[in-house]
Amino acid sequence: MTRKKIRDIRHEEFIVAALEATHKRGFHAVTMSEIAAEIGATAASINYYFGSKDQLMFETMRHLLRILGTTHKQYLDVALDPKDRLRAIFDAHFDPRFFTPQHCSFWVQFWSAAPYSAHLERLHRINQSRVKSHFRAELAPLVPAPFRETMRRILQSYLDGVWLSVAQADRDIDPRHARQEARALIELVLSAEFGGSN
Amino acid sequence: MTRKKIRDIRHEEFIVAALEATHKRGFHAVTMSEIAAEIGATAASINYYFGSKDQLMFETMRHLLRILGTTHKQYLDVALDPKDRLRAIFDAHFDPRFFTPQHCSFWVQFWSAAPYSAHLERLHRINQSRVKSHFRAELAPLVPAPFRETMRRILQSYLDGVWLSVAQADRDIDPRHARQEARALIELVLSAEFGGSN
DNA sequence: AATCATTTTTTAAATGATCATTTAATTTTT
DNA sequence: AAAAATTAAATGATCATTTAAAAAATGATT
Repeated sequence: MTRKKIRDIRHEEFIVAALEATHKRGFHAVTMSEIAAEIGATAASINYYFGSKDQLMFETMRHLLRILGTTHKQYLDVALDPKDRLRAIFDAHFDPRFFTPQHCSFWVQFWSAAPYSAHLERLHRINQSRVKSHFRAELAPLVPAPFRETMRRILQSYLDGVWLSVAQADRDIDPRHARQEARALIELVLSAEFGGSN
Repeated sequence: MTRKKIRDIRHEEFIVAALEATHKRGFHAVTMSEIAAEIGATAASINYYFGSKDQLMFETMRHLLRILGTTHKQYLDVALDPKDRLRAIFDAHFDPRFFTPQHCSFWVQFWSAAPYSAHLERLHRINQSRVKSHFRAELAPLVPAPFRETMRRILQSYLDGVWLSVAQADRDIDPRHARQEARALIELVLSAEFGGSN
């Protein structure tokens, strides 16, 4: 009985189109017509559904954040201990459904444009603090307070850096490998001499 | 006897102007007029000296890379052992002369635009492989071969990630702190259980 | 020092291209 | 027939770049 409304169908189609076209042509260079052409539509219809180009880009990022959020939740649900939950953050970011060239391109370009738009910046701030507090929560039982923030920033910067490098190199992406390396880093961080019981 | 030619003076002035204006307005949003206005000049003169906006941006990035290169060399010259030389890479990137909000903004936005321009991409490739081979060389005596590439990628992604996060947060930059954290990460990487003599 | 021709630097205005967005009409769906 | 979806064409704004002219610097010659 999921009789989808045209409106919802188009919404999704245009968001996928925006991701694809942005990946091909770049966040600022891409035109409404190019995006619309991805699905054989016309620029005007984007405005009919989204109101403006900016709004479409905004919704597209929200779409990515939604995917990330639900994926993260899935991994959290099966995590058994704090270390597992720490891994879950990386596993979500590097999930094959999420960690694609299109998404990485969009992600990096969107965030690098964020400081110049109040709307985008707000979205960024919200996401950053969400991720930040997750990291803090998972690190709390694993790393003594004096080191915790440093370890968090190392992990979080690393995470951002991986996206950046993937967005650049157009080599194929290997989510499994990305996870492996993330795990290696987690081990390093947790094996530091302040060492807990892990 | 450094009687500078007008041409060289303007070249430098416009590059500084480009950094400043880009930081304020964003890589793509910034206009020739805005850049020129930074030094009380006019858009047409940018073309007189640089030929085009793209060329100015290109030269600006080359300028940054030159600074980075010479700074790195300075640190290398006083480094005593491999670990010191590894630190030198981070010290150069986080040198107060280099690690500024303006530079970080430009750096991140420029690289995120690179995949969409043959010229920029070439510059990016050259820089990436330069940094990559430095990391490899310094890690060689410190980390056994099977782990080396993973450790390098961790360090390099971290480095990129720091830039990205600085470009976003408009909080003040603290080069000293950035170095400290980089050192913490280096210690972690080198203290892994495959452990050398450090 | 002064003049004037030459070259270099700078600019204001014109050009032309590109787009997002709007509008008004058409097609499709209900 | 009414509403929703789509489009082609018009609009209007923004810019990079070009052009042609003006202004400043240079320098050779008195």
